[in-house]
Amino acid sequence: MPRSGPSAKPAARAATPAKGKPLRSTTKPAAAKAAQPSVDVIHQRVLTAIVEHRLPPGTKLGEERLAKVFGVSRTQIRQVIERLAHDRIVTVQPNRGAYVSSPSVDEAREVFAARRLIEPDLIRQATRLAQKPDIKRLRHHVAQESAARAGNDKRAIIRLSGEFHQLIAEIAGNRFLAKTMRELETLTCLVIILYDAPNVPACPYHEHSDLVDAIEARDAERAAVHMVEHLRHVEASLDFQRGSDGEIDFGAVFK
Amino acid sequence: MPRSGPSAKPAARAATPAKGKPLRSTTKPAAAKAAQPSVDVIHQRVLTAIVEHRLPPGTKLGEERLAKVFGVSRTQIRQVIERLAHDRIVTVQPNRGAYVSSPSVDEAREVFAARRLIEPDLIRQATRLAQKPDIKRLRHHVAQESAARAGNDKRAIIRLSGEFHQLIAEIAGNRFLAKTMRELETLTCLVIILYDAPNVPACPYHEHSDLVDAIEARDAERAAVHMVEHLRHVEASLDFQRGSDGEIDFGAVFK
DNA sequence: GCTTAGTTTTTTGGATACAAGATAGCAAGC
DNA sequence: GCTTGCTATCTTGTATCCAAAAAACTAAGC
Repeated sequence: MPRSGPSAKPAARAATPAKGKPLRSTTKPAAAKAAQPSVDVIHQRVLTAIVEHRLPPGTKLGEERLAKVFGVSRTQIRQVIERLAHDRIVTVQPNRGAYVSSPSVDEAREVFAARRLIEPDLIRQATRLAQKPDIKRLRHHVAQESAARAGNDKRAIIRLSGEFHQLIAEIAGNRFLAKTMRELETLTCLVIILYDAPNVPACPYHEHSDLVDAIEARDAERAAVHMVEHLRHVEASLDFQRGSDGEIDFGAVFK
Repeated sequence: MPRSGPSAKPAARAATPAKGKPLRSTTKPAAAKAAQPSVDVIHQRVLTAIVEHRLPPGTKLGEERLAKVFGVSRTQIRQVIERLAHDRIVTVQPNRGAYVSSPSVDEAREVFAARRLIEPDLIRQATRLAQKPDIKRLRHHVAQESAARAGNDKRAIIRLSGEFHQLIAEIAGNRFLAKTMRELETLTCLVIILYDAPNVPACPYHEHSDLVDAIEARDAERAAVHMVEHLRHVEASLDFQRGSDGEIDFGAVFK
């Protein structure tokens, strides 16, 4: 993002408020035309739906269909799909449409490799920079996670687990890496639904809580080590065996 | 920009030849309809133009204007701009248009911080995975850089310097990180033109050559250390003093 | 003479209409 | 009866059109 004098902020600001929860309009589909949600809002809502596994990998995202749901024209839907495709969250097949991506085993491993590389550094940085209010936010977030777990709200658990890592990325203060982490988080969610050995919670145990402890204790190294372990736990809980999950990859077969 | 198997390469390849100067169509506006370049091609060509500093930061990218130059309709140009904006290479001001981004000093530092984090790991990985033909490609690339330097072709020097780092990212074999590196490279080019203390070559000396030596010697640690040094050299050659470069940042002034 | 208000022009943002491609359904043949 | 080829329908991709916002210009006022 640019500086261009005072204009840099407005651009960033315009995007940020869009993250407001998409809950309301879901209740009243008839009131769809009421809001006229912006592209940012639609993007965020589709993203949340993917993260929460309401739109599992392979789901076709028909343009007309989405346009009707959100009460907008195809033009904006196409922008949303374009963005998602750019982040590899959606795969566009020319003239055939957009589908929620199904990352291959290789890609899944690459995603985790990238996270193992980036996140320890982020949490070190976050440990250095975290202010009181930041730690408060983290604690609050962990509490929300506990609540979701208590209520067995699987969707909330998954979403909050991801948001926790994004929170750390934000505290670390590197906007570029924070954006990268957002992408990685979403992809991780796709990987989890594809390869998760069932009954394994998304981010296991109270590891998040441990991470916050380390941050509060200003022990950057401990935080980093915990983070790596945490990521390994998550990856270890996956079952990469059932690679193509019933579907045969003809491309690989005849290569 | 999905994965869909081997299509990643073709996109990059198809784009590369397009780097031929945009001269023709300018000379013969009538011949504009000849090519009908795809969105990918246009995207790549604009990107190359930005990297080569033919479109410096702050340049307005008017839709109609670009559409005429490439002989296409605004629709496709808007897609291109949307992509560039997503990578922070271009900044769109609502209702005002798209401008080549001018990364702030903070953002510039963030970009380098991200590179220092990612690239040592990439080159370690590349050192492990590099095959004979890969090393050959690297050598060939370094030779091209030398040639460009000999011919004092500044634009080629800058572009090739960036491509060298992308080449390493590709050899390392992590598609996600390779994409991330592409973004970082382009942003680095913007940073360099904004803050470069004049007369400092883009990627200095024969450091690239040293990096290839380390890879060939299978000395991952040496390669990583060299890489960090290399990045520090580049960053050190910049002058972050002249922050807003004549333009006054009103936002900062009245904060 | 400089600032300010109003008007015109240009440019972006979004919807619609149209064309090309792909899928699905149907019929004919092996 | 299953496969294969053709036709109809639906979806995506692209261009054009219209509206709204910003910029530029002009004219009036202090």
